[in-house]
Amino acid sequence: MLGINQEMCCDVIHQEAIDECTEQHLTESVVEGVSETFKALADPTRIRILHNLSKRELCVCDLAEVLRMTQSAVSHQLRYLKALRLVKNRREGNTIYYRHDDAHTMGLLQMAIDHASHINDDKGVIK
Amino acid sequence: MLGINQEMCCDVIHQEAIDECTEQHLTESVVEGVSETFKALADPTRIRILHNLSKRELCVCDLAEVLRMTQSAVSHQLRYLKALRLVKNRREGNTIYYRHDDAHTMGLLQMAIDHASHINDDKGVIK
DNA sequence: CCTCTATATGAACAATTACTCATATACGCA
DNA sequence: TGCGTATATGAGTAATTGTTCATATAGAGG
Repeated sequence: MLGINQEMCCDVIHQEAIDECTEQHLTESVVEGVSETFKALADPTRIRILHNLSKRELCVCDLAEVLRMTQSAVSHQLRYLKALRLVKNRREGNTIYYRHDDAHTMGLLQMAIDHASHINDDKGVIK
Repeated sequence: MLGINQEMCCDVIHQEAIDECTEQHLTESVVEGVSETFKALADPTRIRILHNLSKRELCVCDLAEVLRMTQSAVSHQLRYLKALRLVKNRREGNTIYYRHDDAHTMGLLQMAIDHASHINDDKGVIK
């Protein structure tokens, strides 16, 4: 990501601005954390999974039916979301129910949905 | 993304939940819009570019220096961000200054940064 | 024990992506 | 006009990713 011995692309014109930026540099761990969160929310399938889990818990089969996707594809994405602790699950016999598990991330998602729905001048819901 | 003739992966157990989900289905355009926004915020380089543009405008050269990346890499990402209208620019002679251009998206980014900084128990700033 | 069902998972593949390198563009100035 | 500098861009490439397909796991119930 970062070049070690990067030379300047041109004369640096605004040393003051650069110094100010350097003071406010984000740590690598913060940038990585933010990136990880947004990456999770960047995929249409995961957006729809999380949106459907925002109100109620659902089993894998329900999700596959609602999303009209294969059980395998849904299961892979649920594993991804679970590894990030964005969802959790519980077992009841053979059935495994998933629910959301990160209020902050769900808040980010809802804000983006509300905004995009407003832009599209509807409520983001098929009527 | 969606299979056309998807068959059920198993017996659907919770028809009521599925019906409720179907009512609240997000439109394709909303899901795509949300995905596009989060995709823009999912990359470490773009996160750092937008964060640096959150307080002040910077020219391409300044950004390359602050990020310690090549001018070309920065320019490519700026083009990406500009296409999404997340940044805009102005020319002053040979120098081109970029600034942010989407308050809503910057708000999402700042929330995620604040959250990640809190988790890391610092202020997200190298001290 | 065996079978059925719901879910998980590994491998493979196609699509996307972030960068590098080389080069083009566009403006300022002589 | 011609050169120098800041930025943009096209092609190529390595890495990542979302899905499919085949198969494994694990609990329920005989």
